[in-house]
Order: sequence, then C-alpha cells, then structure tokens
Amino acid sequence: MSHGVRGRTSRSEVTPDVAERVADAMQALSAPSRVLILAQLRERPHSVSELIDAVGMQQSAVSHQLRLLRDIGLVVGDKRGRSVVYSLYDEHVAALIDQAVGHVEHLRLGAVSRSSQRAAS
Amino acid sequence: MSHGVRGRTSRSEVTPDVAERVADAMQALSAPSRVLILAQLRERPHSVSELIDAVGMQQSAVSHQLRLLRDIGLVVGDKRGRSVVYSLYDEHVAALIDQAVGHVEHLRLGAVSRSSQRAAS
DNA sequence: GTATCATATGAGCAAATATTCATTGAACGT
DNA sequence: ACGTTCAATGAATATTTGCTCATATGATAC
Repeated sequence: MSHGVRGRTSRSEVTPDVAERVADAMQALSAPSRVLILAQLRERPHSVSELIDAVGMQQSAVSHQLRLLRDIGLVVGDKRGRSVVYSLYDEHVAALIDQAVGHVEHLRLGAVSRSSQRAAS
Repeated sequence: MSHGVRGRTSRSEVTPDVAERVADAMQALSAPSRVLILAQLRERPHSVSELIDAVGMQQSAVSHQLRLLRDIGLVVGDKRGRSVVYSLYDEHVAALIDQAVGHVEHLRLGAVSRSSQRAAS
C-alpha cells in the first residue's frame, strides 16, 4: 500500500533529546500495573486505598508507582485528611490513555509477549 | 477480520489483560533508541544501514531492536537484495508515534526525568 | 498524650532490558 | 570458488525496573 508522504507539516524533528522525553513519558504506560492505575484514574479520582483495592497490588507498590507517575507529571495528588486523592493531571493525559488503549485494540498483538525471544538455531 | 467478541465499542474496560497488552505496545516507545528508529521510519522506509547511520547505534543493537519492533508488530521488513528495508506497519503506527511526540510537547512542564526523583509534597 | 489509620519512603532483590562482542548466514561481485 | 557486504543471532553483561519488607511520617481518634 502506498503511504503517500503526507504534507510536510511543521512537525518537530525527533532529536535524541526529544526521543528521550518521549521514551520517558511512554515509559509510564509500559507497565501493566501503571496502566491499570491510570485507567482507574481516568474514570474518576481515587484515593490510594481505592487504587490498592482496584488494582490488587500492595500499598507500597502502588505508592511507588504513583510517585513515578507524579514525577513524570501524569497524575497529581490532593491531600484530604489522611487520604491522598489522585487524579490525572489533565485531559491530555486522559486522551493519551484512550489512544494507547485504542491502538492496542487495533494492533491486536497476540504476536509475542515480551518474554519469549527465543529461537532455536 | 471481524473478531470483536465484546460488543463494547465505547471505551472498553481496561482489564488486567488489556493493561498488559497496552503495556506491551507502549513498551515499544519506552526506549529512546526505539523512538528514534520509529521516528526515522515514520519519515520513510529505511534499510538497516540507513537506520544505523541515522540513530548512531551499532548494527547489532539496531537489529535487536528491530526484531523487537517486528515481534510486536509495529514494523515490517522487506528484503531487497542483501538489504532489508523496514517500514512502519501501517498508518496507525504512524499516528501512535505522532501522538506520543505530540503529548510530550505538551507534557514539557519540566517534570523531572526518572533520574532525579524528588518528593514534592 | 498514645494508638491507629493512610500514605510515603528506602533498602534489597529478582526479573527484565539494552547494549556489546563474536559469530553466522545470505546475497552479491570478482 | 572466494571474499565482501548487509543483516540476524546468541551469549554475556551492565543497567534498569518493579516489587516486597521494614520503617517513617502525618493525620485523626481515643
């Protein structure tokens, strides 16, 4: 199929620096546990306890991942009493999650899980 | 290829299974080297040698990453003589890359990268 | 005050990853 | 046939990652 070179829009060149930032951001979506957390937060804000319950991970693991997501800037935490309610940073993050999920629907990758890279010679 | 078993065309629930597939796909964009490779291929197909030159990696490293991208289904390789010309699998992949880059432009809030983790609360 | 709940954090560890080195194989030129 | 070039592969390695355990901090209840 021909994929014509679509008009040369002013799309920023992906320099090594940009590539690193892209990788950093996408890294947030590269672990199932984080995808689950983000998917929950896309529905509505959740406290940490709610997230723990929703994704079935340990408190510490959730907290660690939330810190990562906070550092990357995808989520924010609002302290309410002794709870902390987390939400997505903004709509762009929600859109990013939607698109990631959407693309996966399309790329029906039953191909290989990232564990099997074995080939007998 | 109608294979959709779930009649849920709206936003599908992100089950652990879906989360794993999302993570798997996003994992492809979670390493700078792969982002660079994909960005090159988004412009136009490249042979492996061209990619090596474009991204400044070693032949073996590029080949390994291409295999990963092939396995995930993001790129395809076409053998032409002794070269192999790689291209993105389809437009959806191109869109995925565009969106990832676009979102990073937006998320350029000065979020720290993984290296320097600071508690900000 | 002390106890308890909710979350954050650090150390340590196992598993996954990304790269390099060395080798292999296939396609071409001579 | 031989040698050369382009790419793929396997093994080894260093780094990164995600989790658990233990502990710390902060807020509320008693």
